[in-house]
Amino acid sequence: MKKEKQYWLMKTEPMSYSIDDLKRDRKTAWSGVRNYQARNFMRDDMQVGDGVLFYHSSCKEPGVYGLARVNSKSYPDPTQFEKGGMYYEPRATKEKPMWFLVDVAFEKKFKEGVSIRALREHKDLRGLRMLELGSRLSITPVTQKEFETVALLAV
DNA sequence: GCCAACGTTGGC
DNA sequence: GCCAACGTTGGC
Repeated sequence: MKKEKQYWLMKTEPMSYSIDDLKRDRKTAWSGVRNYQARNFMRDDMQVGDGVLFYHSSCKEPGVYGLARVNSKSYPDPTQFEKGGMYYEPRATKEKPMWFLVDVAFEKKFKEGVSIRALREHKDLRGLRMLELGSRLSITPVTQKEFETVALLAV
């Protein structure tokens, strides 16, 4: 049974991977997530075709800078097996991987992003989980309404 | 299974 | 660069 299309907000630091990088690559494996909640969203809940708000954090003007979509089912994050790599996970084995990811495909880059300030100011976006104080989760679910509201705010 | 210590995140 | 909030670790 296929679930309905779902929507997500995915954070990234543009210094390491930006919407421009995704536009150039067309799609990318969302590797390096090392948080259980975020992993569970990718492993258990994401489906091909889900909508993604692409968010830039830790930068001059944090905000949503484009749209993407989930482009694969989840599969083990290969970086967990890279000895000496930044994301190496000694507890993981090929038989029992710890970390999972999905592929994310480029959809659209906004000319101007929707800043975190604008997100906070919009009354229909008060429920956004990433706006909660101290929210550090790099992947959060958003409602269809929230997704569309952000898309409409964007230029 | 508690909880203090630690490292990280991320807006400002 | 600051610092509050958070998740994870590890000793007990």
